[in-house]
Amino acid sequence: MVLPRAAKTQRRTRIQEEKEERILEAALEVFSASGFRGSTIDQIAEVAGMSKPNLLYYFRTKEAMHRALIDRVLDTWLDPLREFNAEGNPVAEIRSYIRRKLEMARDFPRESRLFANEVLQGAPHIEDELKGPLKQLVDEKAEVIRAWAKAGKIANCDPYHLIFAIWSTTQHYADFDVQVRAVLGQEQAGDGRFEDAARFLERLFVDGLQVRE
Amino acid sequence: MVLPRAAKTQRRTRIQEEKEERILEAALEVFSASGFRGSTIDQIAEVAGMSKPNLLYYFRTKEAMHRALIDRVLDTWLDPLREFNAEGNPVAEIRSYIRRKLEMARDFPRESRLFANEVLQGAPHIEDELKGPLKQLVDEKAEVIRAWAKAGKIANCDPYHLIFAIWSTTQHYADFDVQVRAVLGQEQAGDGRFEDAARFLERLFVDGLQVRE
DNA sequence: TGATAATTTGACCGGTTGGTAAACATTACA
DNA sequence: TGTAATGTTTACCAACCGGTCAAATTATCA
Repeated sequence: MVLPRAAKTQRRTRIQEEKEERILEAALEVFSASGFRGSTIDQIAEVAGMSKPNLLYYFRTKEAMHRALIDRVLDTWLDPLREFNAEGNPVAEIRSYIRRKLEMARDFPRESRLFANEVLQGAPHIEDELKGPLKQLVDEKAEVIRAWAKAGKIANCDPYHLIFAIWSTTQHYADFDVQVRAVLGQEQAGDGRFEDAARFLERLFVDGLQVRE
Repeated sequence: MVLPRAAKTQRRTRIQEEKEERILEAALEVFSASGFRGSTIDQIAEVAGMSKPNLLYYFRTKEAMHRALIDRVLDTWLDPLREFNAEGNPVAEIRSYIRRKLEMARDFPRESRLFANEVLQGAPHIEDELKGPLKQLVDEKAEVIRAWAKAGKIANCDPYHLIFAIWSTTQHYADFDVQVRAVLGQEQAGDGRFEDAARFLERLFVDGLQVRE
């Protein structure tokens, strides 16, 4: 009997585990580079080193693959913001949030581009995640920042736009990597631009959020 | 006799002018929303209100349409940076650059997304523009900023990363509009988020670039 | 007005794409 | 070891997509 995807919800064999892993890795590679519509199942199958029907045995549709990938990646992606700690020193917290986000842009650019592609095209597949878990988390952290500002620990500023500013400046180095490289010139070897960016951004935000009269 | 695209290089009729205008407007709408690969000629034709073969009468290929669109939009898109004035007051120049970029994000989000889509997917069609005219313009303005820093008029900072930071924070409001709306909650009517962003960003950059010991 | 050039359209083509059907191969397990 | 469930492949399909072609329509202007 053929009972393919139903079984997965009950028990996952070793093969299922391995193959789904390989597929999602390949899907990340392809979707992040070309967006959902721009990617083809054949491309993903080739990267994963398996045939298209075999791929479709594990994920019934292209959409199912995409959704599984999003679900798996979103949590990790929001980890840095979750670590944001209300009890810590505000300046230190913001500084280390920037550093973590930059590290993720350097080490996981595909994950960043996956979401960038999605959001840029109107977030047709992750609208619920944005309005639900994401908004909730941001609301929570914005309240922390607002409290800091009220207590006079940092400059009085709009916490939402502060978060947007940190997101955009850091993710820029993943999402717009080609542009960054083109402008800086490719003679720069390695990841030097990330260290320069860290220096610049930490200073910008720390000095920019200092309390002053 | 059929002498379609050759004639255009010599003399453009009123009809040609109008139709090409309509096509490029539709192409901007579609390409900016779905990226190059994700867009179809049929979609553009429908938005433009004309048949696909008619569209292909004016632009031989999808690529030709995309290129014509990029060429037309890129210049305008870089105008704010060009206005950056070496003789002006540094703080005022940076402030007004931010304001102009935010106004463009608000008034021309499609243009912003057109480039974002392109760069995000590796800039396959605009690599030359990035490494040529764009890099040249940025190099020039970076020199201006560096001179300001050397003269002690603003804090000593990496001018390239300053420009990246202004780009990313402002364009964020066009490229990631869906996310911004989702996080802020849609109860906000109109363009209030742009004014809030302007207030926040002007303060962040002005205070963050202040000379201090 | 009439002829000539410019424009528009419907029908069509070959290649691609998401997805299916069924035969075949392999694994797990009694 | 045998057999039933799981996994894989080949061949295929219908819809879509970029683009062509020739015929029909409309604009231009002597």
